[in-house]
Amino acid sequence: MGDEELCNTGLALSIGQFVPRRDQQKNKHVVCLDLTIPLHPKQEANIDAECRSEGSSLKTVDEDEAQTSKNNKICGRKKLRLSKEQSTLLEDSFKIHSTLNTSQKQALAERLNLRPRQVEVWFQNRRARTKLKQTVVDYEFLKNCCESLSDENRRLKKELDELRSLKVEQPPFYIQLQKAATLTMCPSCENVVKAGGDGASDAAVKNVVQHEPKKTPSC
DNA sequence: ATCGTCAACATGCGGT
DNA sequence: ACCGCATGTTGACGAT
Repeated sequence: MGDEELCNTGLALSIGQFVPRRDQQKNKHVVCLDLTIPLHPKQEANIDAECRSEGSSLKTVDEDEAQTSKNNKICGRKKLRLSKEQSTLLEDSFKIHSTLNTSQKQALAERLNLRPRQVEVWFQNRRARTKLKQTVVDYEFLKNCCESLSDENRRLKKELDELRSLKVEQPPFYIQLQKAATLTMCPSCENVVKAGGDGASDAAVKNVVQHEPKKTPSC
């Protein structure tokens, strides 16, 4: 049984103390008990090592913090604040590698006087914080993109409406040319007559003299 | 009293 | 089966 498991059982505990564990089903803390359980020598060795490393991790904090942490340990949940030196070293390591392999984790834990599990947890939480910050940054970026695209969309719609209103007032020049090409001159009356075309063309040439077909050969 | 931060933990998932 | 990681939650703690 590793010290991780020892921690997670809620019974392994420091000698003579009970570390409350969250109730597996209900996410509640079980009652704080003061038990003294005879432990296997190996377990005691593990716990001794753990207590030593935790005790030494408090060396750089002030007396109040040390006392508080001690009280927490006795009462149950161990809540330690990392010292400034520990945080700095962890941050520096994180800048180099955002993840650690087992040996790196072990080495860093030894340098920091922390348990490898604590280093592992710190890196997991640090990655989560990094991702959260990045998500916020991404969100702001995408929001700005969305806003500028909406502005552009509004501008283009407005421009399109303006162009449509202009088209109604006066057809484009190329369309007028196209209509002109469909007109011919009647040789008999010398009026411009329509030589064919579609309905749209009819509307376009309505200002042109409508030629009543006469019974002349040319028309 | 309330809120934000963060260490510690639980859980689920994918890779091996 | 085991491990590492992502993600969500809890609870201690400090700041206001």
